[in-house]
Amino acid sequence: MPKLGMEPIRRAALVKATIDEIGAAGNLDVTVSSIAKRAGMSSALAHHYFGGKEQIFLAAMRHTLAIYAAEVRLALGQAQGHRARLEAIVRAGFTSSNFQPDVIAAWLNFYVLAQTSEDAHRLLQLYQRRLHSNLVHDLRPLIGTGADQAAARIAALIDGYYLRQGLARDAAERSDATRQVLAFLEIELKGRVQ
Amino acid sequence: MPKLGMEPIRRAALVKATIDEIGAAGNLDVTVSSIAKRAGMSSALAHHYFGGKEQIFLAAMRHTLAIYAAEVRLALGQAQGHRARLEAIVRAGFTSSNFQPDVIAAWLNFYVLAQTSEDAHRLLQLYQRRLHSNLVHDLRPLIGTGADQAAARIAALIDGYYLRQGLARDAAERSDATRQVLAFLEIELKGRVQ
DNA sequence: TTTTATTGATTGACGAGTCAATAAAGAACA
DNA sequence: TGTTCTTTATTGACTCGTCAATCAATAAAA
Repeated sequence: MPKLGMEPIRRAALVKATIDEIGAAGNLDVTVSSIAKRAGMSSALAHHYFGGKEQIFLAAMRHTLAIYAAEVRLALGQAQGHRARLEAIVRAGFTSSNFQPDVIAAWLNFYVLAQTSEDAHRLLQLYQRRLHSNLVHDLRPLIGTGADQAAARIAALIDGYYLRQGLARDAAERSDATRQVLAFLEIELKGRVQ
Repeated sequence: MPKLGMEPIRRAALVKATIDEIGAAGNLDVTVSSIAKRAGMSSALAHHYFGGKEQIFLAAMRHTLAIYAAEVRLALGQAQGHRARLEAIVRAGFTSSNFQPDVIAAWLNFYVLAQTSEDAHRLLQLYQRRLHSNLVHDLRPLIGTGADQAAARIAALIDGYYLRQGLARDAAERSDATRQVLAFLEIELKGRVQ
């Protein structure tokens, strides 16, 4: 019973199923069939709408990135002042939604894919540039020269902590990433060399 | 012409070939056959010596980690004083040998594997703990309380920068990671909050 | 009747792991 | 010394399974 206008619905379902499937597997060794089954359709339909496996992956990655970007935007919208905005950026990166196993899996595999896929790399660069420019925007008024370098350090620290937290198993391994990055921000702001 | 005592030679060749193959592919989608061919033997022999694919991977990861550990040890051995030792640790993480594409590929895929493989996770923890304790050892005498936290930040920063540098394509994207991390170290040492 | 939705069946390829067979090196032994 | 046995090295061939992608066919809407 072909209802028209199914395409966006099917695509969304496939994207969702892809993220879930990658999360369950931990890697990109997931079949189009398993994704399609999880999304409640045949694999032929998945191919019909996306063309191939890699395109399905990329759509899933774009979706993950978009959610993160929206979270950052929201947090920034509610923050008052440079300092609060910086904190908002940091906090947005470490919300519990970002530590869902499937989101972590998406990011890690995203990094792997970025080595060889031009599209994935471009997407990653987009994320990195956005983060960097967000940080610089509110660091510059506070510390002027060196804001660029400080932003680079903070961005790398966010990524580094995310990686560690994401791969931590038990509570003992885990630390309060937000607090640590904020402490670092504190140091960058107050403990300027010079 | 079965010369005896081939096992260690074959194993080493397979480990080397595995790293090369993963480097060439960028991911773990490499076949035992391709690895064996690169190492100059049949796939059956690879199975004979390692049992299965995952064990070959783990051996390759262990090898990569061992090389890194040796580099750190060497650098530490030549450094005089706490400050110099800290710098040595940082520098060791960013030597050009660590930025060979195949080494980067090994690390990224290692992270992916650490999500699901108990062995890989254990190995990763080993690396993280060693780095942390190395840092604390020389931070404590310099800054006392808070050395633990500072070490955690520096370790995360190293990982974060490595990730960024490893995934950078052109020189424009790349920055001097060593200098940045050392600048941060400087801030941690001199710009103590309290 | 043209467009959109949908799938079962098929194709063509590849891959992990097994196994039986071959061969050489050393050990035991007569 | 020559003979037989055991261990180690090595591979071609094979099994069994999987999977991406295609296609022809069905069906409902416009």
